[in-house]
Amino acid sequence: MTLTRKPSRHRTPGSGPTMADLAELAGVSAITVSRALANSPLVNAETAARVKAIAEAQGYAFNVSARNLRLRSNRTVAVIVEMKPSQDRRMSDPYPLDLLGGISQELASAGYCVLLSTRQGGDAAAVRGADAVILLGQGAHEDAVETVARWHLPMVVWGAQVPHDAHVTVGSDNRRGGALAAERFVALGRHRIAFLGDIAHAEVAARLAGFETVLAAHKLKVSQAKPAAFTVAAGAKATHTLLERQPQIDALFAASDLLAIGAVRALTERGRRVPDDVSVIGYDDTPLGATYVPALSSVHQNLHEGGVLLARKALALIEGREVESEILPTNLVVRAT
Amino acid sequence: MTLTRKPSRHRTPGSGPTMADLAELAGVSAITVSRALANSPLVNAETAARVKAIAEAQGYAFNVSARNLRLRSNRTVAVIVEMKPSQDRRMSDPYPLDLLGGISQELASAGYCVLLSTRQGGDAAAVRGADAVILLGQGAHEDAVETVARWHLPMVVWGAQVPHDAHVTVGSDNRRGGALAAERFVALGRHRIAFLGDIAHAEVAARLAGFETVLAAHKLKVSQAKPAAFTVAAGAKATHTLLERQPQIDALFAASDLLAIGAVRALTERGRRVPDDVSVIGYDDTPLGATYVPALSSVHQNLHEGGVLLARKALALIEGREVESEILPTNLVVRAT
DNA sequence: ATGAAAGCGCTAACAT
DNA sequence: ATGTTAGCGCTTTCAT
Repeated sequence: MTLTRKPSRHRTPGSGPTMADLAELAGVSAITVSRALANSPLVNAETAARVKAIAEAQGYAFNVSARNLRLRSNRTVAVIVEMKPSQDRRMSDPYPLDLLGGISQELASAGYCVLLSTRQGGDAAAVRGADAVILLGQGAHEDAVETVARWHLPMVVWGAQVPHDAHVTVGSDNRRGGALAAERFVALGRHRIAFLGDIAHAEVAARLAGFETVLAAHKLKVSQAKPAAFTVAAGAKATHTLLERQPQIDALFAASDLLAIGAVRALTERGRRVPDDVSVIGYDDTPLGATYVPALSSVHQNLHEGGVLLARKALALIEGREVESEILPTNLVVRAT
Repeated sequence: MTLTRKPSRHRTPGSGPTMADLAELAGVSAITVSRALANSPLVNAETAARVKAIAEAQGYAFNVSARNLRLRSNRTVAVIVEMKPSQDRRMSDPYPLDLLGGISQELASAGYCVLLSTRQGGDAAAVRGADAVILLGQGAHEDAVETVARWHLPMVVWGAQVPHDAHVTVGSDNRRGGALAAERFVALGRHRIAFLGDIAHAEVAARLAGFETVLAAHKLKVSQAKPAAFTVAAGAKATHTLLERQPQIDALFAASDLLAIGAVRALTERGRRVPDDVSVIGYDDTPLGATYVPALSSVHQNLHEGGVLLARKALALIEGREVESEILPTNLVVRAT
């Protein structure tokens, strides 16, 4: 069944009535209409009501561009996500949507809009015209950060804090997340320990750093495996490679739940039982990991809250306030693995 | 570690140089600058190069609002997602981000921006000022559609086609998806068959319709269970309730992978083996389902492509072209269940 | 409580 | 190939 639709009369911006039109209908001036619709106390309640009724009846649509031009502000924040379409990964997976939810909620309640853009199509004029940029993911070697920083817009980045960075960062406590995983392995008495992740990503590097620091305090070393991507398949492949070198590992910490699931699969294929022979901890605490069998232990980060925070900091920057980078707490959710 | 950041000089819209400024510096008129930056063939190549160099040197930022006001077009499409933060579901889960990826890619390459909004904060002025609206999910009983339709903007909806609808819809072939699941159960010789899903959602209703039609042709009836939400927990609970009434079912089709996973869990808890005793098919073909153990059989829909299509239709509506609703093919991915 | 004037930065239309 | 004029729709002065 396929319905054909005639191009019907929709409102093209500029086609509908303007404040001047409403003013004429109401027998007032345009500025009074402006004030009435903005709920200004300067205008008579009765007049305001009449104007609003007329606006409603005429299907009046406010022209945002005109206001923005006049006010020299776009009340828009650009959010840039890394979103390469790929088979079983969409960015670092659950990330963007939860973060976006928080961002969107917070900005909307402040009367701002969210302009969504990918890193590829990022330098569109509209994005450059935003009042601020929120960058989700700093990219390998912070390349994304560098690009966006050149736009000289207020910028807030979701990710790890980099020592000599010059921008505001919000992220979860990746070092602590790594440390929590390490503490768990130590408590379990594991001592042939591996890490699965690509440390070109600052967040992953921080997770490893926290992980290694705790283990080093217990005189434990870490074998590393570097997956080619953030996917189940890449995780499995890297784990197989690792197991050829180090068949006897008894604990593995992965930089994401997807990687962890790949690792569990590889371990199982090699006849190693999880968690009996090898303990596995993932990262992100995704529904995917939580419902996996065996249910994946994972480091949890509150992404919705992170989004809210990103938005607040972006707004603060816009208003010229001082803003600090901030680290959100992480906690370990222990499940079956 | 927390770094403090001074409010440094960012570009406030309106703070930087305008075309008039560049014009003066280049010794030409503003319109020439406008043409040069727009790569108009009307302007001398050398002049254009000079203007561009000056623009670059001055850190010129284009004022989108001014152009939009002048051109009476915002080159913006609003995307409205249903995004209630919730524990283990973010909308119908993998949906939005894959769709958004396709939408964003297609609109960006046409020079349009994506204005992201949730249903809650949806009636912000900026959204009403968009050139078109893409609505992801029609909502229970099409309530979301009704609300947005009142804005009289060109609108494209992701979801199921509703008989007497008056809008353009893009969606996957839910009837066919249901039929595929039914055919599989018939081929397996199953005959105590159940459906798990809330048919208040048009898409779910279509899945059930296709499912029942095929089964009816084989003189098979369907037991229905209605989960309270699109979550694993709700799926498990509804399945338990169902099993109390109908302990002997040997096949179950769920309206989403999350629900299917909940069903598998409930079945297992009651000592019924999947797929030996009960065959289960989910919907969406999420990574979650694919990596679940047992790997979930599921109906696949190509969401990225769906996003691209949504965007194309929105653009077509903006240009006043005739647009048809369209249904994307679905296919059944048979895995372990 | 209401209005008049002015201008935000850009580009289409019409010169030259 | 370049310039002049005008105006998009709104809101901030500064009157009244």
